[in-house]
Amino acid sequence: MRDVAQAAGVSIGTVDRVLHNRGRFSAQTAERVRASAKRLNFLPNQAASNLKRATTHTFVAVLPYPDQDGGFWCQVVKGVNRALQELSHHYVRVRFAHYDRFDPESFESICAELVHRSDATTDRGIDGRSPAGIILAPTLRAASQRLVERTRPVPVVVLDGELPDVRLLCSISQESLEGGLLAAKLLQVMSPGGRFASIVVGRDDYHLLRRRAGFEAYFDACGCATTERIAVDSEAELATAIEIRHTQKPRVSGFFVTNSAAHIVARASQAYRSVPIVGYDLIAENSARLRSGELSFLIHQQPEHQGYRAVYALYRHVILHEEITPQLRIPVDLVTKETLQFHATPFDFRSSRCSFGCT
Amino acid sequence: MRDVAQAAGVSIGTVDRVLHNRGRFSAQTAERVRASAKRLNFLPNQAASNLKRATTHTFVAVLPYPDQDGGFWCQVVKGVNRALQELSHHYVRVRFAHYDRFDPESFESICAELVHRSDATTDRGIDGRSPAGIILAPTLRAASQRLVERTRPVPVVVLDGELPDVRLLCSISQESLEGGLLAAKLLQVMSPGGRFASIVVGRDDYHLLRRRAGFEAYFDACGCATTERIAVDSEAELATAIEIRHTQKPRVSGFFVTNSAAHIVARASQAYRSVPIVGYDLIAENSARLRSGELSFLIHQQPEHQGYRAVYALYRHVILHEEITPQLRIPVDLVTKETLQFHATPFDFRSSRCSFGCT
DNA sequence: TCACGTTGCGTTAACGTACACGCAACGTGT
DNA sequence: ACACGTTGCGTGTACGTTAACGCAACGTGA
Repeated sequence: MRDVAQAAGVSIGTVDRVLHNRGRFSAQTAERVRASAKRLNFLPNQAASNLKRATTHTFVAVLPYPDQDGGFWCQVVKGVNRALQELSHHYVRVRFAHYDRFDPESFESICAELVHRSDATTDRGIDGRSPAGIILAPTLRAASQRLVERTRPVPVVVLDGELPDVRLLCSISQESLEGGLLAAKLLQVMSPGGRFASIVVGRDDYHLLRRRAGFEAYFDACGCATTERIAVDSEAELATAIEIRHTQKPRVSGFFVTNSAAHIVARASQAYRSVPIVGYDLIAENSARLRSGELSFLIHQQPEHQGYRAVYALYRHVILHEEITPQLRIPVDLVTKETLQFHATPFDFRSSRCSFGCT
Repeated sequence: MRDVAQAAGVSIGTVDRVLHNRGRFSAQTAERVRASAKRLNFLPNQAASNLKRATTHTFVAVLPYPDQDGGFWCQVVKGVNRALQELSHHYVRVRFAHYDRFDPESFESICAELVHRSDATTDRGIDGRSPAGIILAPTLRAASQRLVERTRPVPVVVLDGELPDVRLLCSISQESLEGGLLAAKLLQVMSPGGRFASIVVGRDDYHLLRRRAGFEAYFDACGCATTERIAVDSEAELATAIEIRHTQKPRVSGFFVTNSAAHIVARASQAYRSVPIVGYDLIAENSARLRSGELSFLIHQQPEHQGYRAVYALYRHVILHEEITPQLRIPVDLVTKETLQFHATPFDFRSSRCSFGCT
């Protein structure tokens, strides 16, 4: 900074004000300072910055209750906490704000608070003020979009889902099309030329609909099997829908479950002919059905890794001012009965419900 | 540190000397200092440490030539460089030391230099001295073990392979058994009750033998198919071995290629009956054969990610003094013709051969 | 006994940035 | 013309460590 100041013919205090946009400088000097900073290839020393600043930034993680979706969100929380532990020296904190996935109201009340705080002050990331960043699971698509727009310019990382049409710092998820395509191929290989049903729970989950799209795209391209759709509003309605498919004609020879409800499909199928089922997420119930052979393949979304990376994306943007790649693709991790042993046992949320500082 | 000094009744200079073991203090004071440090739960401020120290640590990456194994190592290098870019503020450098995978001599000469440097001085990680850490691809198992033992206590991260019987900072790889099990299941599903051949190139690559072990374990457990082994010393001998399998009886109904040579197996099979092939690594030749349908599934080891994580493991140990999990399991990323589009095109080493500062 | 090395400790100047403070120069309203 | 706010900039201190330096006190050999 001293060199930059000298080159621009000003003091280091001025350089600091210009580079941090803290006012009290003229347009010309700003120009000169920025020019010499660029020319000298100036990179602020993060160690010194951190040392001097030493204010803790608080991020907010807006997620469904950890025990929803069979404990899926617990795994996300676990990854978030692992990242926090690693970053314990780096002045980062996360406040968890959990909502009920099936109660839009609960989501809205979190939003209201966040938006209110963002309005109240420009002092971001300090406790009690506007958060320095948001980690968001966009299960409620429209409301999530509104949240992002209204808390601007707070950086948002979206997790396990997509939120097109809105400006995000980063979105972390598997390619939904990829999962659908892979599931289709696996079912086709297991029951060549069969009739396959894809199951979507809920009406407007972009992620799940895209998985179905990938699934159907596979068969559209190869023309080697027929598909049908099962759409229900909640997992409660699923059992009936499945039983109908087992008894009606033409019979279904395999299921693709686009969310973590595969275990329900397996249970509903128990009484009937055994058919291959491909589903999502390594939650406890699914693992059990996989082990027993009732499920053929599970696509693991690595939720822990997603939570971990989400914290790091915010950290690197907010504290290190690094450039963030706006898309982080999580690879498809395919799990079978045999390879289950190599995956950490999914966190059992019932045995230690929310022991990790959920608020 | 000031608090610790006060509590122990000494100056902060003494605290520093005790905690860094830099001599010039008595046993009693050391005891007192350590006691109060622990009691006050003292954690050194990394920002301040880094700021003051500001010496660049150099790691050495001992890898095969980037263009070997179809450019596989190029992808590792790419990940290493991505990590370095992210860590550009953090006083980290990597020197690449490439060897010829099929010439033990070339590996030994690198070892000799590293061992010599480790002997010469205790001044680790400064240029021209002993490296602060080693990233190692253990393709030559015995020699790699010797290297680790003789450079002790330099921390070593092993990449894309395993090195049991030796103390490492961290080993980063896929579970080799997992890949074998998954490949077996896929082949079994595609050609139920068939006869499958597993292919191992080279004689003592632990990783490849374990993959075969997983493969055979699957069929041992289910008893639903027979297997046979193909073992050759080099990829050059592979074509002949494959052709024999296609012409002899009993015929083989699928191949599991435990390394990146699947494309060679595909080419050698072209003239004969088409059978499913499951292989490893998303190198250019394999991608092409996958796209054309000659390969059924590829297990992607995410080499770029492995390189990336290796650098971070060393960084976090050496510079941040963090605890490192000794095993980093890379999830199995299964790729098909249809999902190839979602994987970054593998780096084509021929178009920009070693433009990344290999030495 | 004196010169000189060693041991045990305190003191202090950086490291590079952030930010409060101070001080002119220049409006602006009365 | 005077008080007072604003703009534009320089100065200086502090953040928590590191490591060089200094200085006694205590050996040790000639």
